[in-house]
Amino acid sequence: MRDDELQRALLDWYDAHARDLPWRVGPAARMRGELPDPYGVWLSEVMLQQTTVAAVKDYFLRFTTLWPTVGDLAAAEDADVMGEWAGLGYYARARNLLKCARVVAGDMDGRFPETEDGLRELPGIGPYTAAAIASIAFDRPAVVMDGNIERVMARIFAVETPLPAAKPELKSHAARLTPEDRPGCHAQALMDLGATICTPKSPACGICPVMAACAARKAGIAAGLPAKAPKKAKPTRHGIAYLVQREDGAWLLETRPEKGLLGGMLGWPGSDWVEGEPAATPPLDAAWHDPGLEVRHTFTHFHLRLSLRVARAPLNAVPRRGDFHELATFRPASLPTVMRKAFDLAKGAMPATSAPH
DNA sequence: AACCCGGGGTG
DNA sequence: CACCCAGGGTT
Repeated sequence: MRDDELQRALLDWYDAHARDLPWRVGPAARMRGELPDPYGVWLSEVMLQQTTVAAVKDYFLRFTTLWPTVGDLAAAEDADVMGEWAGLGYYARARNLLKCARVVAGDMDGRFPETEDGLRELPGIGPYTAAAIASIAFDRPAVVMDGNIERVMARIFAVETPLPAAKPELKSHAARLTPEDRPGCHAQALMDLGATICTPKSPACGICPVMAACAARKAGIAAGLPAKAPKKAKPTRHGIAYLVQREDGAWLLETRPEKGLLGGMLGWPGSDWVEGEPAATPPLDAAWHDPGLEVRHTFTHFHLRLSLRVARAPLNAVPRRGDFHELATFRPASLPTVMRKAFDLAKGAMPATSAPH
């Protein structure tokens, strides 16, 4: 199959099977050549970094309801945006999202740059996202490369070099296939194909629109591509978290430092997370109980076992760290997942009343 | 180039 | 439970 036949088969499949997603224009509008709102394309592409469509949908709808334009988002409170992002992960994305919104709204009259180079200057927009926005929102023939497209290229052209060494070769194949006409639909077709048919583990080659073009399928090696360099093991770290509730129901929380793990998010005061024995340093003086509960959570590069301590505190308690958050305004959903797990475990194990110490 | 960043899905 | 997936920023 020639490159142009492959492009045609891919686009025909996309026109017939494109998923109806909140950030896309409908089928009729797409066939008229209408382009989607750049704000929605940008927001969805940032949310989709390292994250599946299923996980992103509700967050996207919530964000666009609260903040319909980039100007609305730029004017939002930091804490509100961080709270709405809670649970989606990679929180640097949310901090960069706000920075980017404020540059676009403040310096660019609310309009995103239309070129890959211009987009690439903005916070949180790297090579993939710049190419995706230029292609999808502005109809530019940028070469879009994400993990899905790398996998599809590795298979169609049976590239057996392991990643990441294979990246230049995979990009040259993708560049050759990128059309001048409807480049955004071409890129989305490749990503949809990778997400739904040309999947990592067991690709559905039997229903693939480009099976006739796929060298890996012919050779029977599709499921094993792309080859990858071996990864290293994750260590286990230990920590202690302190959950204390005041007589009026308020919980003691602290905002974590901007940089580093869970940066800028709310969390329970506690020890550092270390591979040895964590240092116990309660955030206030109280009768602390050890309910024997442990949160297990895995981050990108380590496993965490977080041991819980619980206490009640009087109304006049003065914490050494953190601030009490009134029960009326405290939303567990605004916590990152590991902190929400700790809350769910601890709230069933709180001591009955505050006790003298 | 190597390392730092979550959370969801699969087997 | 172990393992897999996968962009941007920083150093």
